[in-house]
Amino acid sequence: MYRTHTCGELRMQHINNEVSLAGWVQTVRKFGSITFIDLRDRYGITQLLIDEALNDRLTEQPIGREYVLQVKGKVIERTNKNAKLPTGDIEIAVREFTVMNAAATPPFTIEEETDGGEDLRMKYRYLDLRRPTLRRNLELRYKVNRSVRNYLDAQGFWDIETPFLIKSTPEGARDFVVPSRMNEGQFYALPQSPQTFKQLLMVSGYDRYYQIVKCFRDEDLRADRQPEFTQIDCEMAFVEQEDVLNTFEGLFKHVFKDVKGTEMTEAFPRMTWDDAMWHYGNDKPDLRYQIKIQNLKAPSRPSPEGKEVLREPFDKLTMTSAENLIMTPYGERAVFSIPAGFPVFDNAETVLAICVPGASEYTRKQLDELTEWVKRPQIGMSGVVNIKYNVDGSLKSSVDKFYNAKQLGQIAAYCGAQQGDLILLLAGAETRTRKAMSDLRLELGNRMGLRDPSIYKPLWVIDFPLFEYDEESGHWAARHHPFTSPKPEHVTLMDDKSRYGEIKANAYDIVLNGTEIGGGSIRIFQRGLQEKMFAALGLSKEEAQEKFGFLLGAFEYGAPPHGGIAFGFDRLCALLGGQETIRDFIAFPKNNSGRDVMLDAPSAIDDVQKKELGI
RNA sequence: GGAUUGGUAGUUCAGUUGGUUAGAAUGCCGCCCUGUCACGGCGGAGGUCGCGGGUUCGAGUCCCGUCCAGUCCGCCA
Repeated sequence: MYRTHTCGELRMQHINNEVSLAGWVQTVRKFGSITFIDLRDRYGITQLLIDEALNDRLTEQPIGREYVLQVKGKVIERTNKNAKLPTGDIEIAVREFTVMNAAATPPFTIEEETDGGEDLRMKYRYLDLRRPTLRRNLELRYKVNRSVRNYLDAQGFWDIETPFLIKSTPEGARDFVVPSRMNEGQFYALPQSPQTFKQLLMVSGYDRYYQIVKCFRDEDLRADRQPEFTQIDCEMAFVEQEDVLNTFEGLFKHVFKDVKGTEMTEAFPRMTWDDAMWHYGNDKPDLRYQIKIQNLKAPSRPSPEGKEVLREPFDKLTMTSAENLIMTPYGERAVFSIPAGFPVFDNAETVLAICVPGASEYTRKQLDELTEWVKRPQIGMSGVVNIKYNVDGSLKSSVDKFYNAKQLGQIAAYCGAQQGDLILLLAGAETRTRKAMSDLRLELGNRMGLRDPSIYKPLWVIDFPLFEYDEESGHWAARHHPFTSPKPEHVTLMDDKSRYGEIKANAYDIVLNGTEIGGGSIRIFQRGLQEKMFAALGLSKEEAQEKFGFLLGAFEYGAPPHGGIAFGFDRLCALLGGQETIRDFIAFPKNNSGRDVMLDAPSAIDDVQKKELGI
């Protein structure tokens, strides 16, 4: 037996016990005739005391960092205790030790905050994983996994595996492909998600399915995106949207309680996609802070019902009745008409503002920094207008030349500004300006320290558009995926291509702190509607049959109404761990270029292999 | 595909306007030390300044190209 206890286990109650421990040497501290060694394993650190009697043996058998050591000895009370260690009250008076394996000097320190850079830590991932930070992350991941399974099992879900070697389809992300040796010139694809399989399982009557499963997408990476990642994939039959939302809100609360120990008693807020875009400029609002986008000007457009509402001229508007109804791309909204006079705003399609509490003290330098920030190519605005609503009640803006005090006051009042606030305005084309304002809102949140990782604000975003127009190809694409059902009242709009943009879907996302961590929909389950959907996406009848014939066929044999959701497991773990990068929650991740630098993969294959595969 | 930051000792970094032999901390090696836990003290070794080219009397420093890494945009149904 190598060990009787782990290195995190021994306490005062074990005093005088004869024990064996095994682990890795964290540090060696020599003091002439006595030596202290910190022995580490997954569970903790225990101090070993090598006294005079044994100390000479260290000369013939040196011990260095990361040596694997087994010791036998007695647990004794320390004369100098260490309150920082859970085992700090005791130490082991070593009677004999065995070096089970020597170790080369590690290229970086195995400590909480290592000195190793990203690249180096990836290359020596097995050493990086010894660090307490990563150990805690993987423990968290395991606990989330277990908690999810416990909840879903209790709810009657079955874990059913689906294949990894499947058929490539052009929809969505690029596929990873695998050449088939036995079918020369043909390729499998790795699944981007088990979507069609879980729907087929519903047809088969397995009305509650889940899987914590690897998915593969051959797209560029980010801090929160890996080419192979893990989803919690779920599907239910005989359900409406409400059933799905309730079931998985329950899952969320269960996991939070298990993992974070916090009880989430309140129902998660729900926000339509229209409202999210209108007030936050994106479909995953971070609700940890209250700043909302103010729409001072936005394009008008007919509503799905076809009614057009006109904008009132600014002159008719009073501050108490800033209720000026127009139709926007996001639906019917009250909109302020910004006063005329500043050409940039007059000529802009959209003018948006955010009101930053307590930021009127921003210096010229800080404002210049913000201007530089929005001018970066990633944001692409030509500048940002500011209005300071000073603590003394005065107003000072970068557009004083164009607006009088009354007009500035009206803008400030519309934005709900308080004394001491800073109002930031962006103007330009609708889509770009809204995205830029969304980014600016997040940037300000970061700068003002409003995005506290210890606070969790979940949100359902519902009523997504069914389609999305792709400027590049000139085609309408499925916003979620081609199996998502339109709202029943919008089905008739599918006959008129000019109305595609107005169709809303039974689709929903769950958002946590500004990160999308899951999304799903109620699916189409009738062949006719599914064919219509494929046609809308530009697939001919033949193409639809060739690519998705199996699903269309299945819908003819009694497909029940069904829907589901999938969560990004890695992202969920990162968020619960208070981090933004998922890499540290995956044991063996890829780097930014999709490489495994430890394995040095991908790599070339030899000619024999290529010949066999017919490539 | 694009933007941007970085690449100097094993590691993390500094290196001024282009100017003598490229520094610090930490790690490593040796010696000393009986209560450390970021141990301490003394000494030592350790560098193709990512790579290639150019400008210059002279390049870690300036210019061009290239590779690698990080972050972001595009992309990610």
